[in-house]
Amino acid sequence: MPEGNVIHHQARRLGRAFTRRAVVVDSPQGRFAGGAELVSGRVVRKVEAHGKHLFVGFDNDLWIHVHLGLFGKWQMGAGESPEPVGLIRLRIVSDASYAELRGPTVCEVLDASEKRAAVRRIGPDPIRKDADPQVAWERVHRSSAPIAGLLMDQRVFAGVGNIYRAEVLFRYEMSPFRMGRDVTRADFDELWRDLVMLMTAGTKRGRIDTVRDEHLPEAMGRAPREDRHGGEVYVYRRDGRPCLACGSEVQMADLQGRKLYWCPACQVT
DNA sequence: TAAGTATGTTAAG
DNA sequence: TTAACCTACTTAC
Repeated sequence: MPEGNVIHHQARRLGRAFTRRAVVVDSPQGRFAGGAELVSGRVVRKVEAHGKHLFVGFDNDLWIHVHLGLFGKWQMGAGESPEPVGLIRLRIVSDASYAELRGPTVCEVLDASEKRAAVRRIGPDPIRKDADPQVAWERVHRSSAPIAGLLMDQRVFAGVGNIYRAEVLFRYEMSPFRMGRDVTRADFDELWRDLVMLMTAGTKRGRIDTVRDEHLPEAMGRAPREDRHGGEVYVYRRDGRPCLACGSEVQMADLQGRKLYWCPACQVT
């Protein structure tokens, strides 16, 4: 259930484990589209993350493309690969370590041009140094959709998910319902800059923390928030509880099938 | 034990 | 707008 920061974090771990090593690739579950035998025995050249998509490149110019979706998970370890337990879609094994993939939405083999096409479909990713925020700005600027919806659109802000969209809007005190075309260039630049900062930090830590020092549990004498996503946040899944900045009740609503969280007092316009 | 929930995306209606 | 995908965990009974 990861956002882009987790995918980048995993790409770095997979890269460290497998780059320049020959690996055995198989699919104990047998549902690996294209077939593990196309890349098994090959040397891993590089591992890349683009938004929430992960690509493993091999020395025969083929790529494994993985999207975890809502349920997917990587499990990695050092040493011998254990006997497969449960449904493993994809397994990558070197002489030093192993990685197991369960429950992804996408797991397929692509050739070089298919991989390029897949990357082109993904919008600018605030975590990537080569991202072009101008592309995101033009899409936001022309849109009558609410900014909360645009932040979840992977062709606009790749890698942003439900936590980052709620948190960045809170941090910039922007209403989630403001239309894209009503977002000024200065607003947009501020949002983008904050996403770069938050998501880069989230990549290093492998978790999402968005709360400023003055609102941290230690500073406010409150209990640390132990939620499954692991980090300290302002509004995500805090509906019905007091806003950490103003004390108003955090609200929750359904927007395009996903839950949206915001403070009605801090995020007025 | 069953039902509900989740950091997501796509396709059908 | 809804269902489907598919896994693991939490909550309700």
